[in-house]
Amino acid sequence: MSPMRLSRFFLPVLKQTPSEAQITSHRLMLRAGMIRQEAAGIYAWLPLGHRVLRKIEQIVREEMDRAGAVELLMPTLQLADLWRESGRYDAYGAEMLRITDRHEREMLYGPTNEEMITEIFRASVKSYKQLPLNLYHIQWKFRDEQRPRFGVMRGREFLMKDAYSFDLDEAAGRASYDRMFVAYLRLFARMGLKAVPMKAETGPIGGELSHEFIVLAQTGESAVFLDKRILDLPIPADDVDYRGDLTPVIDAWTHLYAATEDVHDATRYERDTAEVDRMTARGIEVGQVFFFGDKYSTPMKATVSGPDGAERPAQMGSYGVGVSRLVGAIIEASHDDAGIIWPDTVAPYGVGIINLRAGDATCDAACESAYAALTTVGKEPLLDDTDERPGGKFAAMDLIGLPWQLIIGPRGLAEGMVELKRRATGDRQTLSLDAALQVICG
RNA sequence: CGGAGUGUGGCUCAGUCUGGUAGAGCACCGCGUUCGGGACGCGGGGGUCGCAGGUUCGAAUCCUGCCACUCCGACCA
Repeated sequence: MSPMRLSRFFLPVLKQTPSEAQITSHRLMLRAGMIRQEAAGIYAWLPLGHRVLRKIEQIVREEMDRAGAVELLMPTLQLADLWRESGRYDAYGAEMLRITDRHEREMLYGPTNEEMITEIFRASVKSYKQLPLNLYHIQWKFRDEQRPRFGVMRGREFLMKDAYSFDLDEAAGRASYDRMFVAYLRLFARMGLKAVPMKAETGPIGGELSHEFIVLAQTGESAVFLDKRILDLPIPADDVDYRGDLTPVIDAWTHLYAATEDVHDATRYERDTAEVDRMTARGIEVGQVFFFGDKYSTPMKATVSGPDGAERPAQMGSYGVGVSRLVGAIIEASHDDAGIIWPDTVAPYGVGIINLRAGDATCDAACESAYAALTTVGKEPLLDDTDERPGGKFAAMDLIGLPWQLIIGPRGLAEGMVELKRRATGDRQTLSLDAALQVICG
């Protein structure tokens, strides 16, 4: 993505916290000019927030592709008749936003896409030779929550990555589930999060096998109980063999106790987990994986021929990641009193260059030189070239949380020096511009 | 869906009880002094007080209805 000069950007930061914001991430997203609420649970993503959303989306995309999933894009609006095939049109209830078009056709704004992907699958896939198949998209969803809250963490409109796997039999379906499980471990870790898979109830999606991926944070919606050794397990490397047997990885991550309060079994917990390893915390759900077999393929007649020529319903799973919720979850997990602290991988810009005296020829020249150099190496600098006062620039830069701050002013330049600050630690060093660029580039 | 609140300029809020020319701080515009962690002075612009109806000589303020948003709880891939 491109670099930016703040004088040309749109970054409406707020000094005061809007009164509707209760939790940290919501407050910081509003103050940092990332979002603006347009209705209850519905937000406009302003440029800074939009960039973070795109960064997260890209990490999700890369890990899904690596795990063998194939991207497509389904519409937000769906026909009611499709949902009548699975029986969920009546079952889903008031959370579904129902719409009637000018021809009086009943439609809905999709809360999820099992029906539609099953329809797409059955139209084209007839043979086991085309399996396994995993199709995913990253698309806006709408669920008419009774009580939206916590900003983008529980909005009504939200961006979700949803993947759907199709296999010939249950064993192959479990292998598809395992691939997504491993992909999820990797993608959350790449965003700087410790996401713990926990055994979960399946809810309206159905099926009997499901895990939620939970980020530990004080403001989490649900209480969780876990064996804290799970937090130290190694994340599968980027050369993980998705065509091989992943069950050892899954076993390592699922044999230690971890459960949300809804499914918590105190007896088992106390039996299986030594007292020193027990940990109670709160968590934010950022993803969930399901294997539900033929729950949709049978009623919707999505069948494939096996090697024996007999038709059988596809074995399916679905896999969701709350992309927009992750923006809030990452902030909940990474901030301080001054503002957001973005992990490098999802930061909207890599380096904030602060020109302490915009208009001063020497400062301007040094900043432009740094801006050009950082742009060339792909560090995506944001140059504060406005004529605000230094204090305001420092505060705003801390608030928006870019990983590095390159501070360039007349006092330092007189000695041939600039200041480099690491946002996460607050560490500062005074050094030459060239040396600073070296440090930033690692 | 039960309960409790709040709607006054972009933001935070006062004014409503007790009706009488719509306010403050921040932000914004101009000028000047400033300038390394949210400066100061002077001047200026911006609000059908959520909407509709009613009472009244007169309504941000009283009455009725509606709408929106927030919080607590229940619910929640």
